[in-house]
Amino acid sequence: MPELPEVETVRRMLVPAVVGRRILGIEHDNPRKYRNTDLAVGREVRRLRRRGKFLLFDLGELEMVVHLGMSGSLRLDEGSHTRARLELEGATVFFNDPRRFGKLAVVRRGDYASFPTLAQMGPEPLGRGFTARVLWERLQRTRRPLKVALLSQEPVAGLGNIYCDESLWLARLHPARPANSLTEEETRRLHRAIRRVLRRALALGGSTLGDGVYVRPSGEPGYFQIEHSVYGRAGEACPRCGAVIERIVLGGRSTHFCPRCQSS
DNA sequence: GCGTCGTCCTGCGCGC
DNA sequence: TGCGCGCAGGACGACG
Repeated sequence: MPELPEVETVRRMLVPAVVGRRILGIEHDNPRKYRNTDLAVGREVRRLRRRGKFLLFDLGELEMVVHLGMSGSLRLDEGSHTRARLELEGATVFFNDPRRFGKLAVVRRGDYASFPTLAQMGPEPLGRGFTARVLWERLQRTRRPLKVALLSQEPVAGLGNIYCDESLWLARLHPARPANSLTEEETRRLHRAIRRVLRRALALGGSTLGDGVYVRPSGEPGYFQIEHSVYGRAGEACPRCGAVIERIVLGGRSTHFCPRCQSS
């Protein structure tokens, strides 16, 4: 599913195709999921930014917010589940989304009332604003399980199920620990782990799972899944200590961890 | 205000 | 072989 590394990979590959070009039209099949798209027509894409897992097309006074959901991708070739089609000067971008969890809306710039997660979002994990101290302060605000807190996007932006599990494994932290119970030393480990996992995933173009749902705009898969240590590996040996990786459910999400080296 | 749970939606894998 | 069921997932709204 698209998390920060996948969305950033998509953004980088789309920039040459969309920035500086005028939107000629947007066709789609669902006004409830793809809102106010008519407002974008005739406007030039000035920049293409990313915030967490959201893509933000800067249209001047307006902004087009795109979330890829769990199966969405923006592609330069037509996939088998095209839900929306962006016609630009000299380029067409296809919003491919088999499971229809993706969203697209044109809003007034910075007005994220219809995207509360975006409005409350924590700092960018690879940016300067993300320090161990900031992470610790944000984790102190809740006693929810670490995994659930991280998925909320409030402590830090961009983590989804895969990179949460991988980061917690690298930091040797149990995913069910209350978020506000972390010591500053443990938070420093988590901070380092999140940055390391995301940097590595970004370098490999993200993760393409067996379902093949996520691919880059070029159609090429990502390769970070080869390096997953715990995600999707329940029943296999922990690559660090050899104990059997377990799967539990937290916040309704499958969660993979090593019961030996993530025991606290 | 905080936390939990149901909903959206579809493809896939499994069991019969 | 083919059918039907259950599961997976991020964000968000409803509810306690």
